[in-house]
Amino acid sequence: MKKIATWNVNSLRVRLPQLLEWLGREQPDVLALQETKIEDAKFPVAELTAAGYRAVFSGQKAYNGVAILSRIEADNALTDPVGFDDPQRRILAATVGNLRVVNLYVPNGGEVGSDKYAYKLNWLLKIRDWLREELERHPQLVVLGDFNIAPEDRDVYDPDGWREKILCSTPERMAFRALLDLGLADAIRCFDQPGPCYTWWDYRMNGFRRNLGLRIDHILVSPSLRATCLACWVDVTLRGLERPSDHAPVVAEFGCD
DNA sequence: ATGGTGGAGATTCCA
Repeated sequence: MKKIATWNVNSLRVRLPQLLEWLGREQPDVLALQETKIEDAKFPVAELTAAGYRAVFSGQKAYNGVAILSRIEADNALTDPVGFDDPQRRILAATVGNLRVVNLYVPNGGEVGSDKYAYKLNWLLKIRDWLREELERHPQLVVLGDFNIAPEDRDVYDPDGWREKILCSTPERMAFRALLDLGLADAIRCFDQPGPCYTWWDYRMNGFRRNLGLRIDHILVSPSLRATCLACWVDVTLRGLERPSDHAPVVAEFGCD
């Protein structure tokens, strides 16, 4: 049995106590983190080592930042695929055992039609081309993280209110679909779910209490990994704590090593 | 069109 998860922590420094508690409780084999907002020199290596986790990370001050935590040591870490000439720390790939892990913090995109929106769509186009190569190199591939895209209307609490808005616009959804078209499966949709599986709720307007959520964090799996996937779910427990991240973790379980 | 909240770090940007 193997457990793999993703969580946008929105500041690793602030969320470290919650993270350590969750690691002890859930004991994932691999956890991808986004929006760590911490420089590499300040990454809390000692605290995570004490909790039984190795880490590879690519961070910067104040914004962005990604990390992969794992029980066994990761290798072949990569942060800047060919064609990405970008100071924003949003990409981290690493090999954990027989598994290739690609952790993504997809740009938010600001508003539809803005410069940030164009950056997001161009970024997703380049990611697709790179993932096609990663998939050829690594049959056992998981691509997970904060995609900042709600793939379908059922992933949005108010689909008509969000129609063609950021996170939901047709070009963004097409870009997400293009990733699935590489042969990747949206793990949570491989299983029956009791509800809508939101992963993000705005801090404002009591969004979580009213369940005004969107499903924008995802775990995508290659065909051979899909064959061993047993379950996938959202863990909403952390979102209800004091001083929460605005995102909840997504977790997937796999049958064989 | 705006504001509502939160994090970081500097008196504002980003989500």
